[in-house]
Amino acid sequence: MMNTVDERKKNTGRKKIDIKKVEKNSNKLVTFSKRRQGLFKKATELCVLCDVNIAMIVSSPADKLFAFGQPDTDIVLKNYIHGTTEFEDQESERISSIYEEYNREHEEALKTLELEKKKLVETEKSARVSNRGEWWNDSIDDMNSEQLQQFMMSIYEFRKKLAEKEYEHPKMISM
Amino acid sequence: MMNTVDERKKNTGRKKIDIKKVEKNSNKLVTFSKRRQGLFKKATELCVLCDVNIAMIVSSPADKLFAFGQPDTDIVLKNYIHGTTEFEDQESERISSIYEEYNREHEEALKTLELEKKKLVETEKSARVSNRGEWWNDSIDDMNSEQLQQFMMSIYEFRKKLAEKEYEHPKMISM
DNA sequence: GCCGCTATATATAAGGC
DNA sequence: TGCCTTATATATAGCGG
Repeated sequence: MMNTVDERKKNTGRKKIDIKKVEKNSNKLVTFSKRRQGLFKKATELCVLCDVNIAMIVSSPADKLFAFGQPDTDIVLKNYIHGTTEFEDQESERISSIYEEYNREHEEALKTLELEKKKLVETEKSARVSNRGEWWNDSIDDMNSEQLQQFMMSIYEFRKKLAEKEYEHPKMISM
Repeated sequence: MMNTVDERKKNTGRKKIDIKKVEKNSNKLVTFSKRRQGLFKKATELCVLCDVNIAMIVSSPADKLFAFGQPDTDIVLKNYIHGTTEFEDQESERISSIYEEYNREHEEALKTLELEKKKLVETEKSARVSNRGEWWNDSIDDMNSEQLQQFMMSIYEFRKKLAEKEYEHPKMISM
């Protein structure tokens, strides 16, 4: 009997897998669930340990979206856009002026968008949860058009950085 | 002598740490570097294993931005915005119409932005690397205003989802 | 889908170059 | 930062509820 138990145990435990698409759908869902949790946990740890901000969007196998974020992301991005970071002050200033011009020209349309958001908020207010400053947990009406623009411009800005030779990127993609 | 070596070895190896802000700056930088790489690797593995898309922005202790993304993020988000996903067709349609209205009204200003991007590209062309479709690796001129809008609207959209009660969020933040 | 279990693969802290 | 090493903490595959 001890023998039977031991033999069963020998077949359990973590096994090595290749990093390639999991074909069996049920396994894929389980793996996704476990690893997404692990990824979010790692992100949280990095945020806490190093006092940094992270924003992340993950699409699921079922095309749902999962999101992760740490507080103050907006502020960091805003500072970045407005050139208060250490590098490329000239370029940042330029971006800043583009941003402001963009801001003027879009003001009216953004008001329309703002109105639409308010409408959505009205119909969703009852389903919301309270929050303490995590932007990913904010309700829609707390995200004004300025913030939207900041984020949009930050995407533009960080992609510009990526396009330069000093960018960091995941080399392990070929592993 | 063997003794000395053994004693030195006893003091090496991984040690348990609490998940709280690393105060010593030099350590923080090393930890950030290692863990950011680990996080990107995990993200890559999740993308490959489960055939999903991930977009991520990480601010560094020095306020630099690191980004990670998998191919097709734009497409997934676009599909999502245009209501081709399984849930909330009605709402997605509504978003879609907002998006299109927004698109019309902003067209001209976006052209200006596009021009500015082109200028930037001209000055940066020599510093770029080749790419094969990873949006985080694209050069600026490959990201047109439509894509910018898609991303911007996707931010809006996924935040709307997050504001609803069914959203998923990192519970481990309290760990 | 989540929880628990085990055995093992991986990530990584510390320290040095 | 990047790249070693070692020893150990953690993440997680496969299986059963």
